[in-house]
Amino acid sequence: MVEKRASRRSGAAPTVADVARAAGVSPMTVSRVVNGEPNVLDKTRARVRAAVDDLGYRPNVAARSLAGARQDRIALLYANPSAAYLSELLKGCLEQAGAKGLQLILEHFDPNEALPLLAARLVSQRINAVLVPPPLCDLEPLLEVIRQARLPMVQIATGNPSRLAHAVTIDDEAAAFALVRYLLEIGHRRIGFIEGDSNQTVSALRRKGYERALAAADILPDQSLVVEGDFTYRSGLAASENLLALGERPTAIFASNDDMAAATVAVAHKHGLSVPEDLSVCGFDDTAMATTIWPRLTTVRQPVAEMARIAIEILVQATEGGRSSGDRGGEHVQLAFEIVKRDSVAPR
Amino acid sequence: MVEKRASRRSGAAPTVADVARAAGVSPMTVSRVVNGEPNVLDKTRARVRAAVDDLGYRPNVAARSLAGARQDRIALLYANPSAAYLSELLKGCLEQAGAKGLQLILEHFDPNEALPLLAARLVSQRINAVLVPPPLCDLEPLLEVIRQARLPMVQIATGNPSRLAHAVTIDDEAAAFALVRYLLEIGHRRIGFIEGDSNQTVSALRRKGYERALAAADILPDQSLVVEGDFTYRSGLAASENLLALGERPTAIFASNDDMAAATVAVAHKHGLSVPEDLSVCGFDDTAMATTIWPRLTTVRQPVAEMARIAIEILVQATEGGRSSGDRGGEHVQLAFEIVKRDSVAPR
DNA sequence: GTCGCCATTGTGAGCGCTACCATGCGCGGG
DNA sequence: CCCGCGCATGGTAGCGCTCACAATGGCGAC
Repeated sequence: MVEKRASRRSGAAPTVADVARAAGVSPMTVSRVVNGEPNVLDKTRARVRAAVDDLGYRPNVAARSLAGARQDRIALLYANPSAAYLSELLKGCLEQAGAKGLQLILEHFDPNEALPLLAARLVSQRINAVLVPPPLCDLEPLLEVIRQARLPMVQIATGNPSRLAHAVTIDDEAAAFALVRYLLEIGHRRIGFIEGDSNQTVSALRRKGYERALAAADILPDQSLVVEGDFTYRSGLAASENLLALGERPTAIFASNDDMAAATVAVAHKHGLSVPEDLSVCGFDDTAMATTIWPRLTTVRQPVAEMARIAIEILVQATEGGRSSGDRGGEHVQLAFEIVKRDSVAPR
Repeated sequence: MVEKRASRRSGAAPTVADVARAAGVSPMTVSRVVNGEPNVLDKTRARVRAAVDDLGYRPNVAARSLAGARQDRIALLYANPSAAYLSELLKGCLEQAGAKGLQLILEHFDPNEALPLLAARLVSQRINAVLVPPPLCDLEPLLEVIRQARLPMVQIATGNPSRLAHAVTIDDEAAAFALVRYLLEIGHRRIGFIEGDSNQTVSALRRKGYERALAAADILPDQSLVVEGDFTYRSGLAASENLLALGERPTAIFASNDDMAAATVAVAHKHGLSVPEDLSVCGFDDTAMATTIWPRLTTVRQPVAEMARIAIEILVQATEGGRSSGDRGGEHVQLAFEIVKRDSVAPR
């Protein structure tokens, strides 16, 4: 009795076998075509493609990752649960992870925590690749520990790509340069700068961009226009107070991130200055803060979701190729930034 | 030649078979225990549990969903990508999803989009349960469409639990009541209120709590102290301008969310008032904004991550029990809120 | 002509898990 | 005393895909 009982397959969902039959080839060939492998005749490839389109075949992620044995569990290390970019980062990660059928694990790491503990957690959770956003991505010892656990990793938005890791960044210096050049173009000459946390490598880059833009416009650097901050709103408050207390006050202030820019707007208002009429303000990152407050901030958009997506892509490659071994790191992708012009900047 | 070539399995990752061997039972029994099915002796169950813990076994999501099991793909519907609570919501979801070995799909839904399209997307993605946070959770037609697709769902933080869905909330009215009572206790008598978006059901509840607290303190309601807002920072700007323009100005302002409270702080500063010395301000939700700005906001903490966790728990139960069928909805869990006292409120 | 080589395609097994039986066992009713 | 029932557990067969390897075929070199 070859009575084939209704198989467990739900209803529709064509499989490789269906496509193979339709195209008159073997399942393996279908697999090859779908995965874009070489060494398939163009004619065959076309036939399979046609069958795929015809049947509306979509590969089953679960089956694929089961068979491919690349059960990727990638960890997203974070220090500050309320970091502004986290939400978008997560969005990008989830999107890509969903598409690739891999699992995303959120892993909190307190910079004061002992490194070996982290390593142990990663191992016991069978993590096999790690995503390291700021500010963690600038902690060399952290990277080293992960490296020792032989896990490939990607630094996201670091200013100083390590040899131990891959990296996805924007060109922070060029972005700052472009933003300041824009301010110069619309007539500003005295431009204040609020620096970021000195522990994060991007801070120095953004400052360098600012300085280079001024130099390019033949404006002499004025140290009183550059004040320290640490990326927090509160530090932005103090910094902009200093800047606005200056005898000859700046007509524009460029803060190294959106939180500090928001603080600058608040301080300006407190001093009876309107933004942007009396003072132009701009930030960096284009986080939610930039569009939450009013006036909405002119800022540099960092494509965080896109960065996450690419980071995961890199990780997949790394685990695939080197089978958890010889991944040496070092791939570095630099994405395009964008100057987003909104309401907090006006021509001088 | 039974020469068994090195299997494709990577290195570690214990499987059901490993656990079964360790516990001296069959893989099937392990599966049963792991999935919490009945009809397993307590003694056996304990033995398996021990083996699981011992080996650090974690089910392989891919294999599970391949095997035709309840391939749990739960969708998180969101409207606004930069909503403040999204980040924490995601955190809670991911944590729980990771633990339960189910897949979280982020699904964007524009309230202007045609409902049938959404339904189609959910089906084609093989979603089998849905999480609906604000503001979507108050769109009855949306809930109806999901219901028709026979998908169980949970409304998160709605003010008006639907019969069609489960719900996880806090008691918004009681929270507002408690916060206002606190303001009254420390001497405030003229307390302004900025209402939330009238399309969201929590708005009315929060207002009711405010009014009830005043009534309980025998304070006559003053309509000029209640102004409309819509949960945006910008609306908070206008609303608090109104409030501070009043002849007899309030000594405290309670905004229905943190963004509007932040706007209120900004406006107060612009008017030369210090917070909290001249004006106390408080918000609602305890989003990142509350601790980003300075002074940090006194607010009502909504345990968003915890809510997400419980919501997923409910969904798992629903899909398990009713096997995508008779889940009638209606479970409603109400969590405790917390008044978080920070720096934006002072005694009168 | 024969060999060997590469490019192309096919074969069989198995990834880890669970659905669907089958089995064994104790027990109460006929 | 045996039947049948219900509970606890085991065995087997896939889920859809891709791996390693085998087979095929065309073509140039000797």
